[in-house]
Amino acid sequence: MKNKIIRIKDIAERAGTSKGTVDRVLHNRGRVAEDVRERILAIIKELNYEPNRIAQSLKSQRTYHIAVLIPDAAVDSYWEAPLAGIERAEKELRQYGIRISRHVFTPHVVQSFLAKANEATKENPDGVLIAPVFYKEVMPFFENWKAQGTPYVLFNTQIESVDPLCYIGQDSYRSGSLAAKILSYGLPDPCSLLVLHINEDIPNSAHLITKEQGFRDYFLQNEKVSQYQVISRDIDAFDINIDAHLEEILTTDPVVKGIYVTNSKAFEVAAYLEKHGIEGIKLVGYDLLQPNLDYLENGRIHFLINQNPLGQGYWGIHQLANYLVFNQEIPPIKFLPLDIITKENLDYYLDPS
Amino acid sequence: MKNKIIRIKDIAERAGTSKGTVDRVLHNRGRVAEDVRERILAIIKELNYEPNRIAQSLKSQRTYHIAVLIPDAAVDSYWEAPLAGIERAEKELRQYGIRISRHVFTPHVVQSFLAKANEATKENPDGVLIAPVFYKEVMPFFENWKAQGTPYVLFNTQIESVDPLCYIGQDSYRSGSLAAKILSYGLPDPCSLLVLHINEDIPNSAHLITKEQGFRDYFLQNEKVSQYQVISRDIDAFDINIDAHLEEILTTDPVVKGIYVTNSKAFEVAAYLEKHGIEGIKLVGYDLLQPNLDYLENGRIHFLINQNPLGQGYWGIHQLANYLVFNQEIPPIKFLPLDIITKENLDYYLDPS
DNA sequence: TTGTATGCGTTATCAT
DNA sequence: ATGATAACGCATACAA
Repeated sequence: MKNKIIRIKDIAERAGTSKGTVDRVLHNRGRVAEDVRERILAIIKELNYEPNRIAQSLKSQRTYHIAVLIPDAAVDSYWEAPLAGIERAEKELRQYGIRISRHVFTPHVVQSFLAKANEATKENPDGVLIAPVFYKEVMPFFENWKAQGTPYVLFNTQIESVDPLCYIGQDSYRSGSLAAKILSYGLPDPCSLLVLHINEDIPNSAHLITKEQGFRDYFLQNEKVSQYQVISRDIDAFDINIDAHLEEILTTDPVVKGIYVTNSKAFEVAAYLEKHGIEGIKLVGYDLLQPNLDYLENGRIHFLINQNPLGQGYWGIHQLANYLVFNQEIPPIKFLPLDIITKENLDYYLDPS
Repeated sequence: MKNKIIRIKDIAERAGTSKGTVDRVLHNRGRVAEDVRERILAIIKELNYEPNRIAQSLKSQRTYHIAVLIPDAAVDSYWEAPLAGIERAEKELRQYGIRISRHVFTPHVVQSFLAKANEATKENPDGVLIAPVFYKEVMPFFENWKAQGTPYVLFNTQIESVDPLCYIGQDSYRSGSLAAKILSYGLPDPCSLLVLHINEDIPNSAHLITKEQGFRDYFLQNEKVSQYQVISRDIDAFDINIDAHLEEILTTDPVVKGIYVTNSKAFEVAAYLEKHGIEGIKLVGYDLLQPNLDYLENGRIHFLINQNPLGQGYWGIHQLANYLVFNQEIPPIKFLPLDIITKENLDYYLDPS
């Protein structure tokens, strides 16, 4: 077992010098004779030295403060999962000095977001993890943080042309293509497919458009499946009478056999179909919310695409920690898997560990 | 930020005693006055002390030796992925004192397995990770390790009634049900479905039978889909003339519209279908091997179920480390997700990180 | 320019 | 029965 771990001391001995000198070389702090420096560097490379992260983090007593900006899970339960992921990461990273403060704002209420974002900024955190659901309003904060050198990680919603440390979430375009694949696979005969945006916040829904694009392009790129006609509709999620809209859409185009709901509101459609006893429509949506799961169980919803919201929170914190604590390079985008969920494999995704 | 981390020193101060005494209480090594002991225990509980794992593992210089028994990836490339997972875990855990020795045997050659298993046993490892592809032959080794108190973790192949520290892999039964769901979803009209065991090792293929059971039961439990007739066939993977067998099967029962290959050999079927220009058959199989991926890309294979073989190796080592290094409780079964893979979401599963 | 001493939290040994 | 102290590997202040 020659697998001995190389320590700074080993390098020092080999170089005929002391730990201090080696350390200065390792951290480029100068005050080292050039020939000694080169000798030490050669040995480091030869022995394939890797610093002992355990000892490093034991030594550095510094704590890092991460501010999290996230919508209230009590209002929209979707956000429970990212919060759980954040909590899990927090537990794992506490001993590495990671401290987290949560700033929970009310979804769809700009004032609430602004207040919380200001609050977070005032804390002068070492890093920010944010679900940037308010596209316009968040921009000045990005600039502010950038000017201060505070790294920020986006999750859930991708915003182009800002310059985050990292985006964590799904590839919306691919996501749409995947939905197209699933629906068309289950519908061998010519028919219409409906893309349904049940929207909460029209101006901040660029990613829904991207999904639709991916959906439509799937059929352009697969000439064999051009037997489908794709139509799309917007419904305001706060509209009292969703049913009426659905009825209008489904009766005016009676050959709709597949529906793709671009966010987590597939259960609304499922409820409508069930209430009216409409059979023979394939339904694909997003996210493992309880109402969606109920309809997945009874077969009204055929597939759900999982955005791994827990993973988004978990990896968001971890990426910040990797950057702050371990000085690692962070890739600017971390796309999480597009998991295809059915009744049969659901269990494995409910409590990922 | 009252989130201070509690140290042994803090407890000692609070109890008006020294670190040594607290340590003796924490580790139940006696030589502590009973009243002091209780006072300290109360404080530990009150302050919610949690040991600093970083300091612990820095201190403990002990190394743990894990022996891995795995088939040769040069013979069957399926095993590349578990090996990659093992390697990744090894890198992460080296600093915690985990050392791994690999014992690679030739698949389907019992002698090779026996030799390597003996070799591994002789090393007196602190733990064993094994892919128990030889059902009968491995049994005496389990008994041996059990008698010695050496924990062993099984992956890939589940064996009932042995007593491993943990099994890591898929739930074969569920896996079969999932395949049934996917095939029937894509085949709305009545037809026959073929379960194909392209087998390398008939006596050691209990899990393939379990898959078939899950597949068949799916249709029993979903009365709506009783329009399908399920047939099953075995083919010897070493048979020179697989094509002839397939031709015979597919011509004698011409209404087969879906094929479920219960292991990673779906590409064999895809090749046959392509060569003979047979269209209109849905094909589902396992594992992201390159030949499978090629046919997934060109549409001959419709879906692959991923057993996350990399994760199996990765988690296998991690579970052993959790047990050996961190004294954690290990759940006896860790089922990995049954990932549904298409061309559209393939990328995310190729290099999981 | 270089080497030495100290401390991070935990653990184990050794005096007291 | 208890407390002081050294060591793990690394970082750094300070002495030489």
